[in-house]
Order: sequence, then C-alpha cells, then structure tokens
Amino acid sequence: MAWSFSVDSAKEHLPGLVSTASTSMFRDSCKGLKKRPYQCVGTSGIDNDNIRDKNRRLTVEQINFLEMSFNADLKLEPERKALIAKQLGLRPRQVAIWFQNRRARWKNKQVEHDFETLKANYDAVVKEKESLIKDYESAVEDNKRLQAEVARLTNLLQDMKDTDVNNIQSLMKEEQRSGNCELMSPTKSADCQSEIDDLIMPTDAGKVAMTNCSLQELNASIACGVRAEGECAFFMSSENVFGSLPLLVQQLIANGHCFEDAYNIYLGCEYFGGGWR
DNA sequence: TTTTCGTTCCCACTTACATCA
DNA sequence: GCTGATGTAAGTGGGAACGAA
Repeated sequence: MAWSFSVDSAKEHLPGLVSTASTSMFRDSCKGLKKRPYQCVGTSGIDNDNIRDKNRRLTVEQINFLEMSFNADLKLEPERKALIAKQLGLRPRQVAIWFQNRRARWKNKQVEHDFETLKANYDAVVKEKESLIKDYESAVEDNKRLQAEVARLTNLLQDMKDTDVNNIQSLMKEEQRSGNCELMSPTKSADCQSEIDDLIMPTDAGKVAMTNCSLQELNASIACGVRAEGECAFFMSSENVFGSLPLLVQQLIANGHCFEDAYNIYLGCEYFGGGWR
C-alpha cells in the first residue's frame, strides 16, 4: 500500500488540527503496523472525517450523560446506543467504545476494591493468629511451671514415704485418735464421713484442694469451719492455729519445711498413703 | 437437521495522544 | 520548554452468539 501525505496541505486545510509535533509523529507512526485512520490516509489525501476524530476528548456534558447512562445499566443495547449517540452527536461506534472502556475501568476499580477487602480480612486473621500464638505460649509456660511443681512435690513426697512412712502413718493415727482434727475425730467422722471422703479422699485426685494460703487465711477458714472451693481445707479446732495443725504438718514445719510444702505433703500422704484410716 | 458463513458484540490488550506536575 | 506519569479514545485480535443460506 502506498502512503501519500502532504503535511503542508494538511496544515493549509486544517490548520487547527495539524501541529508540527503531531505531523512528525504522523510520519513516524505510518511506519508502524498499527495505524489509525487519521494517521495513514490513502492516495486520495486526507480523510477529513478521521482527522476530525483525532483523539478528540469528549465534552464534560457528553461524559456526564454517558456516566448517567452507564450507572443505569452497564450493558448497552443497540437501541440505547443509537439513542445516546443521537442525543450526544456522537457515532454509535464511539458510544460503544466509551462503554467498553468504562466497563474496563469499572472492573479495575472492582478488582482494587476486592483486593482492599481481602487485605483487610487477611490482616485481621494475622492479628488473631498472633494473639492465639501468645495465648498458646503463655499456656505452655504455665504447663511447664505446673509440671515442675508436680515433679517437685512428687519427689518430696516420695522422699518422705521412703524414709518416714511408718512414722507418718503413726503420727496421723495418733492425730485421729486424739480428736485434734474436728472432722477426723471419732465422733465427728461418723457423721461427716461422706464430707471427709469428699474432702480428703476424692476419687478424682485433681479435686484435692492444695493452694497457697497464708496462715491468716488458714486461721480464718478454720474459725469459720467452712471450706470454700479451691481453698485449703482445715477442719480442726481453732484455739491455737499451729497447735491445731495435724501433727504431721507440725513436725514437717519443725523440720524446716515451709507451711505450704508441709501441708501438701500431708494431703499427699492422705491421698497416696490412705492407710491411716 | 446439520453445517457453514457473515455479522455483531464483547473483552483483553495495546497504541497514540492529551494533560498535568 | 522538556519530560515522565497518568488518563482516555480508539485499534486489534479472538471468541461467543445469532441468524441466514
């Protein structure tokens, strides 16, 4: 195909539409494969209709009308296209192209919006995951600490059983005989056997109440004679706190054990030994 | 009834140009 | 005035749908 173009004649006939810059581009672009109608004209010369369309921007009014129409319906039926084209003074092809490009822009916006939504959801999930990991690590630490405590007490108890089991049992029997422990006294124990069983010898070892309670708390619980859930349970006379403690506990404390360990050992003997009754 | 062909439309991608900082 | 980034009108190629022959 032979391309024929005269820049001078174009400038002469269409001075407002053919700038120096665009004409140089015009020549270059004609060497490319993709050409616009206004760029490469036939031997007949300039195509005035195509030149007129040179990347003409739509007016604000045209765009507003097209936007309104687009918002009403993204698709464009042939009848509507013809009507819009007539109303705006555009070619139906231009209206169709505008709708195509507008749909593409709309789709891009949708993709962006979807991306933002997904990103927000992802961030929330990550945050929740971090929180769960923190909780898990805290639980692992607690578990380690409790296991160490169990091991320590088990060892302590084992040592006591190995060395003093006979002594302990005799002490406990002596305590039971003396009636020092209210609930464990012969008279009380008959009435409160089920309570004692629940307290001292539960079927579930985990229910044995062993907590860190101070001597004051201990005294208070003794005075009230009430065993709150999860508290150390002493059911003894309250005249003299130390003197009312089980003999085993007294002896352990006298031997240098702290109160908590002494009482835990006492309960452990109750639970594991069980032979004093 | 099935096949073929032409037309139209749409989409994704690309190009060329206008505009702006 | 030049330049790069961005927005937009329009070109291109391919596929789908549809009707006529």
